[in-house]
Amino acid sequence: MNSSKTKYLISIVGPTAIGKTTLAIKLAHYFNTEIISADSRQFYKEMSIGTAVPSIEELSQAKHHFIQHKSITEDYNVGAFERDAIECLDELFKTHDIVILVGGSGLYVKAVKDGLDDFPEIDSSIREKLNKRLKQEGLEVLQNELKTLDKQSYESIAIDNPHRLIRALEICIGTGKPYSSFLGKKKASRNFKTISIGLTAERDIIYNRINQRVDIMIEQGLVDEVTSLLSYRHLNALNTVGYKEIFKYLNGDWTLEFAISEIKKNTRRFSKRQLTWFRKQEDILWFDYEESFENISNNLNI
RNA sequence: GGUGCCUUAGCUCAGUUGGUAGAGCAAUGGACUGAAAAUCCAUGUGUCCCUGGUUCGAUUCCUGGAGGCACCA
Repeated sequence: MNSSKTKYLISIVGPTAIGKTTLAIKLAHYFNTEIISADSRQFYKEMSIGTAVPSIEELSQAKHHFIQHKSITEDYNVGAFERDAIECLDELFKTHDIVILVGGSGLYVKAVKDGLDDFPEIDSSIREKLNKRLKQEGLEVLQNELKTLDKQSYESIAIDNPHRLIRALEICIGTGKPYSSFLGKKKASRNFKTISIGLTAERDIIYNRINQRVDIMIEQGLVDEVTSLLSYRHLNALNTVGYKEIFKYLNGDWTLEFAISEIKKNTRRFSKRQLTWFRKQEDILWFDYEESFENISNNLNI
């Protein structure tokens, strides 16, 4: 009987430092449910201060999933996250009618909400080779290779973007089939409805909150955290705002003061990209970051 | 007080032999289906300090102010 009832995923998005975690916890309380995190950096257990992962107190107020469940040494990506998150959701919907999704990683939110196409697992050596060739032979050679292997993708993807180009090529090479042939196959059928809430504020306010948050991270010991991860600096998980700048400081390239101002700048730019991504999603109900919880919860129409 | 130099984009500064101006950084807009806190693309936003004068035309030359810096008193 419970299973026939409509299930709702309440998705909370918005720029970094806007207050998504706090709202998610209140909603989880209100609906007596649990939270799925869609934050591509809070997955990693070795990273805490620089990712502004929810505090122990916050975590104790509502059950969170996908917070620090992986190691930075593990390969993890949006495809794996989609599978894990949907599996988790299926489990949660057995006992809950509503689940909360919160996170600032647009692609990861999209993966849960709408689903991505299925791609076979590609051996990581193929990407490594392509990256080496990019360095040695240059972008144009790889662009021409894509033109041969998958003309359609060559014409549609951003071929100036090395990540996009190499992704398309690794699929072509790894599967023997064009990257474009995998796209648009799966219109993911979800057994739940998604209600999307966006939190936002004037740009000045967002930027001030970011600047303050970075100062707090430094006070909390970000430099020590990054120092302890120094030997892992080459890992993708650590190609992250707050970490890459402190690595520069630890390496003697930058003063601490400059590294901090770079973290602030890069976080501001990150928040701008988040806003660009979420702005084009038409189904988001936007609220000011100071909107009362009552007004938000009353507007959900559940 | 005197002398010299400076004042142009948010910042640091170019430049215009007189025809209303451009770099870097910052910023802004955008893209993005397994690297996504990643990666990539695009965009110059301006009382050229103020005031008079010369000139067809002044941000540019000249007068007088204002502010800043340096040196000398």
